[in-house]
Amino acid sequence: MLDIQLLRSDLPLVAERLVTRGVTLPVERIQALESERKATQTRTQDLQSQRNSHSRAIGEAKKEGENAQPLMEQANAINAELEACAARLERCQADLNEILLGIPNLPQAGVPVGGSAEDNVEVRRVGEPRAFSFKARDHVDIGEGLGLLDFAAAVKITGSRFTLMTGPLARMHRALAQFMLDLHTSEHGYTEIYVPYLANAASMRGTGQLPKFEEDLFGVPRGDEEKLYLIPTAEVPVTNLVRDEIVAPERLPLRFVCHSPCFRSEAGSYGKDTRGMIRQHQFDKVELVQMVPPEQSEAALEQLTGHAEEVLKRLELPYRVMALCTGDLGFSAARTYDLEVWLPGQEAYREISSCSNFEAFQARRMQARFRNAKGKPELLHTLNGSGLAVGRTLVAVLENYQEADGGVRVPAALQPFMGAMTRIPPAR
RNA sequence: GGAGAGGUGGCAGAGUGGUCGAAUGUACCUGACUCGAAAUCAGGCGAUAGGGUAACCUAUCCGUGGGUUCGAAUCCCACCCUCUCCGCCA
Repeated sequence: MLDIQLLRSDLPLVAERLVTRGVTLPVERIQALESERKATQTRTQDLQSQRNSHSRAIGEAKKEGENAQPLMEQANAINAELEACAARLERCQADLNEILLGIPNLPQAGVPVGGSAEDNVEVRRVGEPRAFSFKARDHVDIGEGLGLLDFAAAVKITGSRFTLMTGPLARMHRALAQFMLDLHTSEHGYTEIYVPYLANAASMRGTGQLPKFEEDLFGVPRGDEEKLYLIPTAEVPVTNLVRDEIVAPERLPLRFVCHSPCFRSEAGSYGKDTRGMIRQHQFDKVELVQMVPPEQSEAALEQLTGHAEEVLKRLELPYRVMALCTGDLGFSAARTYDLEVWLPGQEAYREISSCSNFEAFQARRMQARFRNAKGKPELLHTLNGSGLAVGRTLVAVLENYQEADGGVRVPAALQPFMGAMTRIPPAR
């Protein structure tokens, strides 16, 4: 959510900055609502003030034993107008609020301007794609060839877009998550956190999944009780930790790392990435979340992106860093870097992490604050990034470490987490 | 699932339908005392929104939402949450 004050004070500027995101603000409607709001609010408060002073006078008159009847009649007249006025104000503010909730974050200065993913800018490229002496297969062929990856079984148990792994492959999946958690907690200063995998609507609103993106979520009805949602990312429970809180300044910056499953309905992605485990309804992710004072958030994004990159470096996977352009930014983000890992099976770089600075956009709708140097509550800045998506990392390892005979080498960094295993041998 | 207790400022904790944004304590800030600190004393100290160049003024907020009333932290209704005990349970 943007700062309503900014909309009031400089609406044309806001509209101009949103054009780069391909968003057109209903400027005239906002201005009309805003001037009505102003007039109605002033009038309402004036009437409330009159009512209050009449009520006080009635109290005193009664205490003195005087006749309060005329005063009470006046109060009734005030209340009649007040009721109508207050209702108009409420409608007006609800309309404004609805518009406000639908407005995405403003891109930071320096974010490349562009309309789609085509216009994203490569910031750096790390590692050389390996030259294969044989035709590189994709992870589906490799995993099924090993007899350890079984999409058919997942379809039988649940349906499409789910995965089933067994044996060393399941272990490698677990090892990847352990490796990432250990790296971020012991070397990057994050606190490991375990959270609920179901969240309520208030939390989903806090991080911006609701009200606009309900169709992307899995809902869990509970009879008469409020519906819950399966988390689409650990960002939701972790960031909502500070919802409606005023954090003591000495606790900042807050840095959390959380391994969790993620559930996405992938509405609107029919036909995309239907093969393999690139786009699933359920996948594991190790998420990095930071809450920092505003002046630190830009540096924190660079740092957090580096933390995610470190995973790829240690696994010796070639990747590149993309700065998302204005048209490709997520709804809540002010700046985003995507990490794209090289997948020999697709001969393409594919997204494996997305690191964003949300500035105060999430914090404002969550009322997540800290006490600043003056002792006043001030909105935090929130950031998060995948460090990394576990399933996609497994895909990258399989494809980059495959061997001619169908076996897969285990990256050196991962071996301590796999009982010193150096290789998953081909099926016999 | 059954029974009971309770939700008030950063925390603890009073509160009679009107003078209650709310006693008191504590934390915090400022000042005095001190070489300095502690202790003590004095003063200050909620949030949000609106109006105003500003000093300042106004409104709203006592779990949430309704209701009664000229007026609600206080009365009524519904809901949510927390805690205690019992039952069940990995």
